[in-house]
Amino acid sequence: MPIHNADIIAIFEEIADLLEIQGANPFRIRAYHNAALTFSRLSEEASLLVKNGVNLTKLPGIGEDLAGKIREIISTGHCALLDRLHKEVPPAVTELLKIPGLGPKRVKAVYHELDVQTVEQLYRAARDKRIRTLPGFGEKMEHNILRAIEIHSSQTRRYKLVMASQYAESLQTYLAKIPGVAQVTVAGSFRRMRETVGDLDILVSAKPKSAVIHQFIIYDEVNKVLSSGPTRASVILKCGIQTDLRVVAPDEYGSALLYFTGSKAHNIAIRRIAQKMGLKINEYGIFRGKVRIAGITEESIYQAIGLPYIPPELRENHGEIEMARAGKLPKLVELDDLCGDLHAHTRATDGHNTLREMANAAKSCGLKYLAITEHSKKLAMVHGLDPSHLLKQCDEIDQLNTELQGIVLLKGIEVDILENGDLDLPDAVLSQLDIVVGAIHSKFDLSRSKQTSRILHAMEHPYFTLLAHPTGRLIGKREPYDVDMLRIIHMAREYQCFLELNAHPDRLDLLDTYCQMAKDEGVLICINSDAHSTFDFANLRFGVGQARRGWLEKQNVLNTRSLTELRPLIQKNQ
DNA sequence: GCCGTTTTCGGCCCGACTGTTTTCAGTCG
Repeated sequence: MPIHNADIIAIFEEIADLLEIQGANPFRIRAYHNAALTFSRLSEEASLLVKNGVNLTKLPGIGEDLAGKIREIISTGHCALLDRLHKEVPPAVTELLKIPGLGPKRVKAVYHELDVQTVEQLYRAARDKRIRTLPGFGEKMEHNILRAIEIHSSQTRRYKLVMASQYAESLQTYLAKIPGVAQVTVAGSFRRMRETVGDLDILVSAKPKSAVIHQFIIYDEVNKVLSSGPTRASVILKCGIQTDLRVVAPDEYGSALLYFTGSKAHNIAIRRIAQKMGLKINEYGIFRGKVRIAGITEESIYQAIGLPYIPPELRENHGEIEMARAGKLPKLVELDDLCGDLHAHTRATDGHNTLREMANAAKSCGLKYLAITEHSKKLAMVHGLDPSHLLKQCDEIDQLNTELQGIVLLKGIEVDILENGDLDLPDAVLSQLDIVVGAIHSKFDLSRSKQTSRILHAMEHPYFTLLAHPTGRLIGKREPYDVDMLRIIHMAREYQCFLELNAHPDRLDLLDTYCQMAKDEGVLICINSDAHSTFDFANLRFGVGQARRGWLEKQNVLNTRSLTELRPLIQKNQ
């Protein structure tokens, strides 16, 4: 069986969990987590690297020992260390680590003293008042464990960015109105524009002794207060999302914002740099001995360790620090850079608005052009257009363009890519359009090789311009289909076509890592709304966030071009 | 288990909150 990077990641994560329960050296545990992280970001398959004789110790966080284990896993499918750990600790016990409040020490205690191996057994032990008998545990903790299990089993989900933003922004407005509050920022993975967020991290600067913590825990949307101290509080909102608030003095805001934005890996990396310079970074500032040398702004902290400001979307310790040091940070694309949108629907298929309404909505978002790209006939469920209906819409667009001012509609189609890779409309029709967007809407479960060939065959088509939602994933609902995205990116360059970054909050497809690969290959990405109503253009900001996480600059994004610059790029074989 | 402009050994980010115990360990972010 071929070993994929995901298999190696799973083995290393499990080893880390099991070692943690055994009370192993925390730095040894971190080494396994770091190695897993390295592989989660690696564009090449480790098995291929080994086959090609690449020295794995060149990878970050991989030394002689782990390189050996990787070779062992690739050649045998097993890791002797993990097999041994399984004999010592039942694998199911690692599940207990996912209960908030239970770390390795307490898991070890309930496992050894009470023979608790599963969440169900833990729940029973707590309910039967056996947990409180353990040394270091008490009645309160037993109660907290019961509550944590109930919350854990009812909601372990992550929230899509668009949902989180609705709760975050109204809470932000509420906090900003509290007397004494100077600044409020929603930090954490929300500020880094992760596609989903697990909780909300909110930072406030306020005068000493302001009532902000009290006002926070009595906020109307709060369901339960988890903890509350003078500078920090945690609550669960009624919608289920955990929200943490941290209050700092105004002159500590920058250092606190840096700390609270993360990622954890980025924070550790910059703190290590500071440490090597004889400095110390914490959420209150950057210090030489006891002397505070900066901290009012994030910029001042970066500057103190010799780095330029690093935008939150890049803070994943994914090479941004090295690039910052070399003065090679990208100037990330911004929402205002977008000149148009090349993927939208109207009432003619499954959209909600007319051509004119969509054009005006796009214009009011500052766009100069909008491609109307209805579904094609194969998608009968949404009344996909056949040639005659499509050509009729083209006439309507031509007519409307003579009336519209400040925006131009482009004639397009979101043509279905059939199972064999053919397009769902004849060339004679496609040739009359400004842009042909292709997409997969069926047969998601083809094998990797068939799915890849299907897409490549479509892209090879002379009129094909843009591959929409390239992996087909729906966040939290549908896994991406199995394709060789590296090959697709490579061939996109060959066939001179483009890949979409679909800004719909359910999709955000391409993934950030693929954006980076496309950028490296010189393939332009198009950030599209896939709007089905006039409201959907607002989603472009999430697409831009994802693009920024993928290190994209203005020049890497197709629809930052003016219409004059765009036309020759999207018109094929004419 | 990794790593090196102080290093091949001895470090490895740092602080808040809780619950338990009574000065601190465990957990979390």
